[in-house]
Amino acid sequence: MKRKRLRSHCPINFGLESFADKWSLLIVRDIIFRGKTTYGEFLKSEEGFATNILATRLTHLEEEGILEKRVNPDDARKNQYWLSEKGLDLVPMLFEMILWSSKYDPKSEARRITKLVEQIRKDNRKISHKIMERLRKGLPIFPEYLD
Amino acid sequence: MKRKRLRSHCPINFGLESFADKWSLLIVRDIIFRGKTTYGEFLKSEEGFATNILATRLTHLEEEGILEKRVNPDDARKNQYWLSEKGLDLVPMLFEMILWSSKYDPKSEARRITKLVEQIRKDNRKISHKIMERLRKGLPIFPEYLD
DNA sequence: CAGGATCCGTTTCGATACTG
DNA sequence: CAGTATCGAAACGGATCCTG
Repeated sequence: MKRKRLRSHCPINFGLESFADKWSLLIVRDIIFRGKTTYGEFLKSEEGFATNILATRLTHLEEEGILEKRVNPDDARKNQYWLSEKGLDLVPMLFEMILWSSKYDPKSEARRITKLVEQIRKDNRKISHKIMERLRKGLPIFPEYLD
Repeated sequence: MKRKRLRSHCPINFGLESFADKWSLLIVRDIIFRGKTTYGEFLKSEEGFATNILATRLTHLEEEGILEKRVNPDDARKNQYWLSEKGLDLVPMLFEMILWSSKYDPKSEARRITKLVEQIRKDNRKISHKIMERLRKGLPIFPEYLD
């Protein structure tokens, strides 16, 4: 199959080639914050993925080693996408984004998760590792942080 | 004049609307790491801005309040673009990106600035604030970190 | 000459319809 | 359910033009 490069690819050298595309980042966000794992769940995202966009981005993220595709043991039709270690390691960066966003964007969803934002402000690494540990086990983010 | 919205605009709610576009991020990177301030300097970037792309992104970043345009006191023709406080506050996030990139991207430029990466790993907030303080004064990033 | 605006041919994206 | 195919719309690169 032909490998197509996303236009957002650029030599910024900060890893942006892998995830700076807005749709790719939305997928990672949906996994971390919404506990989504399957094509169908991503598709129901409030932002409205087009099917081809979702498909290309899932493939892209898998090729980049950020996602791992696994067969659902209960239903072989439903592939599951999990964050690899490389993908989990994006958490501290995403959290830093949330912090910035909570400070400067009045409309940001980050304004509504003040408990998590407070933890990030105090010690990003600490809370990141706690959350990464939960995601590794397939557990969702602490619900009490999303109030 | 008609305000055109960048395609990369998206409701990801993490502040991504403002800077996730690759060109916008390149400008911020050039200011922080290369000490660039003028249209002409950005244009000479290794990644090769087209003039129209650079112009739209500078306008965009100024409208977002991330850049401030000032007239060069020495040469009124050369506008200077500086990071606002909002823009400076992107530093911790960029540094988190660099950290990820140095870990996972063998070709990353981050692999060549090991001293800075080491500082970021130890304490992102601390080194970020030191660098932000220097940028505020118009000083470049510590040269010894870019060896 | 610096800083942009405009135009245009080409590439890539993405909404929708469709398929295994 | 999980994707492809199609095709118009949008962004891009590059040349050129404009303005102080």
